[in-house]
Amino acid sequence: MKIAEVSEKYGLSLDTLRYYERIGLIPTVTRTPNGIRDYGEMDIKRVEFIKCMRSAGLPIEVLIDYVALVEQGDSTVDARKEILKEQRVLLAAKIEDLQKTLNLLDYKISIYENKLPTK
Amino acid sequence: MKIAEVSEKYGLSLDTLRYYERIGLIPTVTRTPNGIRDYGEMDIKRVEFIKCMRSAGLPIEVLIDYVALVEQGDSTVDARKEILKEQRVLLAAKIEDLQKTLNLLDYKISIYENKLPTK
DNA sequence: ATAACGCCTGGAGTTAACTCCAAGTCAAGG
DNA sequence: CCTTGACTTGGAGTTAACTCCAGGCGTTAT
Repeated sequence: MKIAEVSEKYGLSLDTLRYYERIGLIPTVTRTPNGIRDYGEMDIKRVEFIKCMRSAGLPIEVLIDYVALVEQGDSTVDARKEILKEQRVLLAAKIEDLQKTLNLLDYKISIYENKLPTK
Repeated sequence: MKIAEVSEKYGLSLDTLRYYERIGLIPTVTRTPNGIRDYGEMDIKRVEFIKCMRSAGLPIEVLIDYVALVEQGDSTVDARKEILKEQRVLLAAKIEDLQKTLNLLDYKISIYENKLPTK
């Protein structure tokens, strides 16, 4: 799969995809004989995963570590699991926070709606 | 209330509080005769609101606009309500996204847990 | 065959949101 | 009286995560 298609498919710019590769987030992308990126199935999956995690606010740094562990093979399974678990906890907390903020927004909106004193 | 107490209470650094004031997020903070910040009740409420919204990822730019409208008085009630509603929609969508990501994390963790093939 | 297109590279620039710093004022303690 | 400590200011520096650019190459379209 060409970079333009990947870009299209996941809503990431060409620059972003190249940037991700540079910093080690997608280290396995191969090239055609004349040097053009050709994303394999695994690369695509990885991009999807990265996209998802990034949009949840997971830092790139963490993803780099994770990907590096994956590249190191099966001996790193435990370390990887730990990373994911840690991020799971953080994410769950974040969702709770956001939910509270959403409630606050709803409350404020309802006040405006009912034309009560603004404060 | 002194700036140090506000900082303590909301976990925002002194620099951040001063920065917020500079950019117009907390325009109403008064000073003691010798120039030291003295946060009033309204300022405190505003800091709390800002803190909450910021931790939900609401851009500072939006908050500046909102606060400016509040300062302009009752004629801006509708505009303010619109801002909040818009942000509410964005936030709800974000929560949904995060929830999906959380599910994906859980799925991945469960795979590691069951020692199924890594991939 | 020449122009346009899509891709490549390394490196510089941008943006949001802080965060730090130097230099200065003031009030209280030893 | 001198130091310590909390506060002030304007401005510069930092960080994460892109985003843009100039210069170049190889294939496709006219």
